[in-house]
Amino acid sequence: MDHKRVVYELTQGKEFAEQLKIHLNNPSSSQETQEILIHNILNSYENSLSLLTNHVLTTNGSNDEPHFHGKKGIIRKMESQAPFSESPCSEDSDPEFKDLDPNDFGAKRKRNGSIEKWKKQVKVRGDMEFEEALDDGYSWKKYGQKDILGAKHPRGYYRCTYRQLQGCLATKQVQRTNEDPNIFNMTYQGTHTCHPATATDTSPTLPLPSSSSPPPEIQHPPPQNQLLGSPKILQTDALMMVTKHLP
DNA sequence: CTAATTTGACCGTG
DNA sequence: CACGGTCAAATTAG
Repeated sequence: MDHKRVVYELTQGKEFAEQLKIHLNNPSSSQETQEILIHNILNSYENSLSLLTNHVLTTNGSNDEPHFHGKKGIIRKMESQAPFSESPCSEDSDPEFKDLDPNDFGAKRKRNGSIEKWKKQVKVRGDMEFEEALDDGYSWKKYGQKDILGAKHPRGYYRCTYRQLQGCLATKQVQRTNEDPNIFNMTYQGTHTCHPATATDTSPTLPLPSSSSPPPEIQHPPPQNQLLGSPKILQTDALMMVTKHLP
């Protein structure tokens, strides 16, 4: 339930705090890093509080976030929202995030079925590779890019590479923030049902636990960072500007 | 050569 | 009818 997520959030916050402690003792640590860590910690608190405050409402409970562990320099923020239920008590007081569309996305219109959707804010250190920071371990295929009204940077639309092969409906949007080009807002939708190994045979990884419920809750193993070294480059606008400038 | 982006058109909503 | 999301042909990358 939410319980797990609260624990997860708090654990992350603790890790960030520990990192911050280390950084504070380290003279070569940049101030920016420290601020990012503080931001991370605050986010953890905020998320935990929202989870605890909203425990009454709308369970869109199924969220399996891959377990990230102590990646430094990233802020992630996630919160789940049920598209259809609007809670009077708004959990997020996020200036960064605008409201999402209350309607469901590309997924087939499910009556009453809430499609899981959660957001995550990622802040990238200047010296960090974008792809590495933004990569969540899944392979995404870009299928569109749009200029958004108030946004300085275009929004990228990605879907799981294995959508066709395995009917994995996971989707994400990546949007660079106006203010800080190192902060990305990413919105995830749907759960990954794919298993990386299917494309290339060699799949020793666990067979799915006996028929898990198809519709709402799909718990599937986190993709232990299989292709972090992939040459795939996220073509966000900044990178594009660089590459495109060349003759 | 195959596969992945790119990019403008298309289309469903608010 | 404007926005934002998706499609698909064309193009580029590997």
